[in-house]
Amino acid sequence: MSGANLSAPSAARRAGRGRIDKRHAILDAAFVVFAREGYGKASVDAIADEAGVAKPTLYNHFGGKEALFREAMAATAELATAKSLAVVAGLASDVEDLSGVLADVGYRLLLCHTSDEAWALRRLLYAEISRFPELFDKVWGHGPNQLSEALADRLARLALAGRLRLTDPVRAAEQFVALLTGPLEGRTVLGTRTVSDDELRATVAAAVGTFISAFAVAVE
Amino acid sequence: MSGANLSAPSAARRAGRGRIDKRHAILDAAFVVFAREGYGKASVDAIADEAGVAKPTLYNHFGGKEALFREAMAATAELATAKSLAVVAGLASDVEDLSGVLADVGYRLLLCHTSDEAWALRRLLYAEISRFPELFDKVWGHGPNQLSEALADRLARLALAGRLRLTDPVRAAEQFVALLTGPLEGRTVLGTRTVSDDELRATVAAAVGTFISAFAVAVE
Amino acid sequence: MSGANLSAPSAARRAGRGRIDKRHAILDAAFVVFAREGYGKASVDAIADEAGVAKPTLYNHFGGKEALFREAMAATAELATAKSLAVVAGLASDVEDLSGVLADVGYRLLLCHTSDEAWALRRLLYAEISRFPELFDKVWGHGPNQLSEALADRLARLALAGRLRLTDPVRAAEQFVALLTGPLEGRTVLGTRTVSDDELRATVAAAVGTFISAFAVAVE
Amino acid sequence: MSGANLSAPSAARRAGRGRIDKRHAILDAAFVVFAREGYGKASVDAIADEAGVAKPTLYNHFGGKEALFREAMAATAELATAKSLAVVAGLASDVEDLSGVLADVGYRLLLCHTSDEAWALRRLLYAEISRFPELFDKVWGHGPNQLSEALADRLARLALAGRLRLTDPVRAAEQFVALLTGPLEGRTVLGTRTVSDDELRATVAAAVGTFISAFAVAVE
DNA sequence: GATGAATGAGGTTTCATTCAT
DNA sequence: AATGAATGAAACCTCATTCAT
Repeated sequence: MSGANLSAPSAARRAGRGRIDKRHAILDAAFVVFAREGYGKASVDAIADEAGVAKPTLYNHFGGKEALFREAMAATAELATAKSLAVVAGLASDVEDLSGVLADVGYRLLLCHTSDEAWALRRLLYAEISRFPELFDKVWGHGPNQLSEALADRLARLALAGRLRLTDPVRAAEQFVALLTGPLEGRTVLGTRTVSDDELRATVAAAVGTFISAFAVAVE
Repeated sequence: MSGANLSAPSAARRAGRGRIDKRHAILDAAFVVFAREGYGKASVDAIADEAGVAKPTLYNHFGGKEALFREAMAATAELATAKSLAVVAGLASDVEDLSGVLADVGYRLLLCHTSDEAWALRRLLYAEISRFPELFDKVWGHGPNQLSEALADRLARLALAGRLRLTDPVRAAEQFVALLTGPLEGRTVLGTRTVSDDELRATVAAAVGTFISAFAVAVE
Repeated sequence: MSGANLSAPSAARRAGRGRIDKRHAILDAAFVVFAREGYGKASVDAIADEAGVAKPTLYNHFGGKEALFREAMAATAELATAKSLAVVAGLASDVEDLSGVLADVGYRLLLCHTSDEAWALRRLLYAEISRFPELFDKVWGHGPNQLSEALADRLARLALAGRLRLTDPVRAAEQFVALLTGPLEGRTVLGTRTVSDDELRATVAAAVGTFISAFAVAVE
Repeated sequence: MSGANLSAPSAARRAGRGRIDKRHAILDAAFVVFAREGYGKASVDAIADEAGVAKPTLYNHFGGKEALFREAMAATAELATAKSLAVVAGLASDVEDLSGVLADVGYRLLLCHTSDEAWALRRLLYAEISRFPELFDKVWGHGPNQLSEALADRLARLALAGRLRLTDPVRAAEQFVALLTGPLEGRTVLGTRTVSDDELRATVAAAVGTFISAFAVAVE
């Protein structure tokens, strides 16, 4: 996706005459249209129009609708995953204000989680998981799963540092993410309504509060 | 759905010659096929075959594919919601073993959450939320939302009874559900793999453990 | 038709509970719908609705769509023909003001010719003449043809009375009708626009003028 | 149309592999099928078969059945109009034998009027005027109307030349056409029976006779 | 490499017609 | 005699895909 917005099809986003990024333009357009219409109802015509190329060009590059879907999903997932991992990478183990740092990380994770691309990705993955089972590994395995693992590492080091009391860091990481994201599914109407920044921060605060109450080692 | 399994289309499940339950048979078949194929790729032909009726019968009853989808989703959601609410209704406020009771409720909620119908419902809702925005209220609003409210009531009474320390019961209820269900999304591969009962119980234990640690009033 | 107007389907025109005129109600409704939609696009459902009866009733009475069309056309044609013939019957052979009398007859013939029913009848006949060739005899043979013959009789008597100079009365009758109706086809846009009474009278005057110039015996 | 006969569907008239005249082949086939079946009963399948192309090709070119009908009618009408106008264009104003010239023009106009295409055009126009009101201008406005105007011009010049006594040339032109065509509607059973050339010439003779009697300036 | 044009297969929907009541 | 419910057939239209340029 690389920042393509998911709104109405803008004829402006046409691929230039450059050759090498026609592929990129098609992938972008494909994700936009798939996100808007769903896999089944998205037409290759619409994707070619959105990309500003002819249909056979698209077939030359990707071979067919299914392969195009897979690649578009993978490309978008890669970007989304990278952003989330970058957030977790910033979580140090020698922090002073643990609560504040977790809130900061949580807030930035939620921003990733509630972006239009992230919602579109999850919706498409949910929708097509039975027709494209291998997408799970590409999209979720390298996404939320990897996020949990990375976060678990950080939590484990905080435990070693005596700041958290954990038996299962992966489980704790999953729970941290669940506390952040779970309450927002309903409140954002599965990503079709945007919530205020205040509500986002309140959700983060509540999640961090519960997590700290449950796992933090009391400081005297 | 009334217990229709979601596996391969069994020609055996044909509607009898009775008139009054043709409608029911069509709704059942529709949900089965929609769950298997998704809205876009599900064909009215396949639904009619699965239901054992002719296509025009289906159009006489529901008017079209969209209306049929809406009604099939609503009917299935109603059943799923009822089951979840029945579980929460069984959570008393004068319990002895709070932890054990929460674990019991949590386990039964997870059974609801991880049934084939529930996963199919959520997948279809995620997939088609932008084409059928009004489904959210029917499926989620009367489902998970109502569940949170009912659970919040019970938690509030436990707080009144001095067993929990809560400021926002709805938030706590959302978090309880999130702790239960969040970690299972990845582990069940969005409902396409079944997890062992042991893993289910371990997830419940971890969720209840965290919840109790965060919210329970210590007994001396 | 019996005076049923051809405008939008009025749910008000429902058949009473009387049994004998259900047949009549169906014929009326059928002509209204056929006139509005054409034979091919008219649906038996719409006819049954317009008539206020159930579809099988209609089949019991008429056997099918084709037979219903035939009977509805014949019934309407019979009425239309009767009106035209009544006009011609009033043309005496011992008239004083020949020009004025022909104008009067011509005007009343044009009123018949430009009624909604008459236009609808001709349009349907034109449209379906190849699928229902036998309709020609019922509708035209007993209509315009009979009219020409009747008119020819009257013209022949006027010739005998020394008022007209004719060699072929049928031909002259046909020409009289042609002079009246021909110029109106274009001006009424084949019956879809109503022309002013002034234009109607002007057309009659021109037709009669030409006819008199061509056929009248000069009086000294 | 260009002389396509309207008889049974001949599989022989297939479009070659050339690209540019597929459009033409489709228009031809469409008119043939519409003429045979009427708009409502004509199936796009049948048209595609008759044209020797696949259905989507037809949709690519014309967008749908309605547009195809409009274009097929317009194309055929254009040809028919051109032929009629060419006949009128040959009517000089300095003729010697006025009666003979009018008979010649009249005869050739009747040949145009009674061709299979012309009858089919009129039948379809009558049949579908309410569903396609804009066709009137394309088919009639540029056809018979234009013919009347052109003929009126010629008659006016004959009046100027002292050969005819006219007050309203357009009206006279309409009447000339009406005298020619009116009596033939019944005799050809709306174009479904062919009349002998003798009957045609007799009709012309009668029409010209009446017209001359009514409008010609007597030569001494 | 890119494309306009074409297509076989299949989509949703509607129709005229008939049961069983 | 009248009807609500059901249906086989066929309608219009769209899709993913492939040629020949």
